[in-house]
Formats: sequence, C-alpha cells, structure tokens
Amino acid sequence: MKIAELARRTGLTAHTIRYYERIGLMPRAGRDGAGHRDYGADALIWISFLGHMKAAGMPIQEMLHYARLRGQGSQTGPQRADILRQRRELVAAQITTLQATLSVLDDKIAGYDAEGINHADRNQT
Amino acid sequence: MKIAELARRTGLTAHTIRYYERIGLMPRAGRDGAGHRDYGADALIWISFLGHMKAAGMPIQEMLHYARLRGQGSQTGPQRADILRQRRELVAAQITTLQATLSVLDDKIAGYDAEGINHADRNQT
DNA sequence: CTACGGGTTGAAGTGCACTCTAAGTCAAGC
DNA sequence: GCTTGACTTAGAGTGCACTTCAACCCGTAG
Repeated sequence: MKIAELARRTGLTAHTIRYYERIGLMPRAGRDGAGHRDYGADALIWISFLGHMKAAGMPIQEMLHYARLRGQGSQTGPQRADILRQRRELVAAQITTLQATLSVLDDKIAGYDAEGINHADRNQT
Repeated sequence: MKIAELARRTGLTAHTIRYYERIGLMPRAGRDGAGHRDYGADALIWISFLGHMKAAGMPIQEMLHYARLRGQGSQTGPQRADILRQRRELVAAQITTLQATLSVLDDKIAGYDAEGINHADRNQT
C-alpha cells in the first residue's frame, strides 16, 4: 500500500510516517517504480505497536532504542523484555495516579453540585 | 512562607512558581518587607489542585480559564463544574486506554519470556 | 498536452510547558 | 565592610513531537 493508505489505516498523517522513517523509528520503506513508498502489513503492525507504546507514555528515544535492539536480532529479546517490564510498571503507576485524580474530580464535582442546591460554597479552588 | 519553602513543599521549582504567577495561574503573591513573595496555606492547596489537574492532562490554557472563572466569584460554579466534568470523562477514557496498553505490554512480555524458555520467536515487533 | 492529485526531499517552524540566564537587590553572618 | 545565599525581573533558550514549507517529480484522465 502507498503512504496515504497507510496513513488512513493508522490514523497518522503521511507527514508523520515520513518523519518516523527519517528519525529511524520505521525501517526505510521499499519503493515502487515511481519511487513512492510501498508498505506491507508489517508496517501496520509496527505502527500499531508504536501507538500502544506512545499511549504508554514511552518517549521516542526509548522507542528508537527498542527498534535498534529489534534490528539486532533475537538475542536482544531479554533487553527488550526489560524495557517493556519497566514501561509496564510506569503504566500501572500512572493508572493509579489517574484513579486518584478521578476521585479528586468526582469530589470536586459533587461539591459544585451541592453548592448549586443549597448555595454553600464548599469549593475553595 | 517564602518561595523556596513553597517549592520544597509542592515539588515545583521556585522558577515554575514564578512562571505560574507570570502567566496568571497563581494570584500575584503578597510581599514581605524585602519584596519577597510570602505565601499562606491557600497557595499550597491551589498548587495541589493544579497538580491534580495536570495529572488529569489538563492543559495550562484550560487551567487559566478555570482560574479566571474562579476569580469571577461563585456564580461561575456551574461553568467550573462543567469543565471538571469534561475532564473527568477524558481521565476515565485515558484509564481505559492505559488498561488496554497494560494488556498489550503483558502479552508482549509473556511472549518474550516464553521465547527465553523454548527459543521460539513469537515477537514480531 | 495539460491539469491534477498524488508523491518526493531537506529544512525551517510550531506549541507546549517549562527552564535557564543575566543582571541586579537585600539581609544576615564573619 | 564584605561575602554568601536567597530573592527579584524580563527575556531567551530547551526538549519533545510533530507540522509546515518550498520546490520539485510522476502517472493518469480529459
């Protein structure tokens, strides 16, 4: 598939896909007769993985590190697993933080709603 | 308390607190005889709230909007509640996303661990 | 044959949230 | 009196992750 279709199917823009290739986050794409990038299904899988890692808050530098390890073959598996384990812990911690944040928001919203009923200003912030 | 203590107690730097004041996210602080900022407990509460909103992914522009509404008195309560309700939904959605991300990470980690045992390369990415 | 909608490149620009710098003031301790 | 260290300001700089720009090429429809 061409870059526009890959963009459509991943939700990235063609610009962003070229940017990823430029910085080394995507392998250099094969070209068709016209010199246009031509992608297979593996590109879809890799971008999907990048999307998950991005959702996990992984910075691009770390994705690059992971991508380089992957390029070095299967003997880097344990190192890649370590990276993912570390990220897993960060994500778990972030979920905990967000759940606490959700409680704060719910409390504050409840305070505003009560204020709307009986005009007592509970909300200092 | 002076800015250094407020910084220590909130985990922000003094630079960041001055930056918040400059952009209007903190009220202009009262000064002591030397012209140094002098804070009360309310500053601590407000920064804690800002921290929660930041954890919730609220951009500074929206915090500014909220702060301005707060400055306009209690009749803006419903508008502030709406802002918090919207942010609450975003946080809830983000928790859902992160839980899915956690599953992806756990699956991949399990794949690497299995690979370490029987040398079958399950991990395409 | 020409217009059009793609595609290509390297380089520069953007927006966010800080973060740091330069040049100065001030109060307390030696 | 001098040094030290915390504070002050406006403004410039940083790092991240894109995003846009300028100038160009290529294949197909009319």
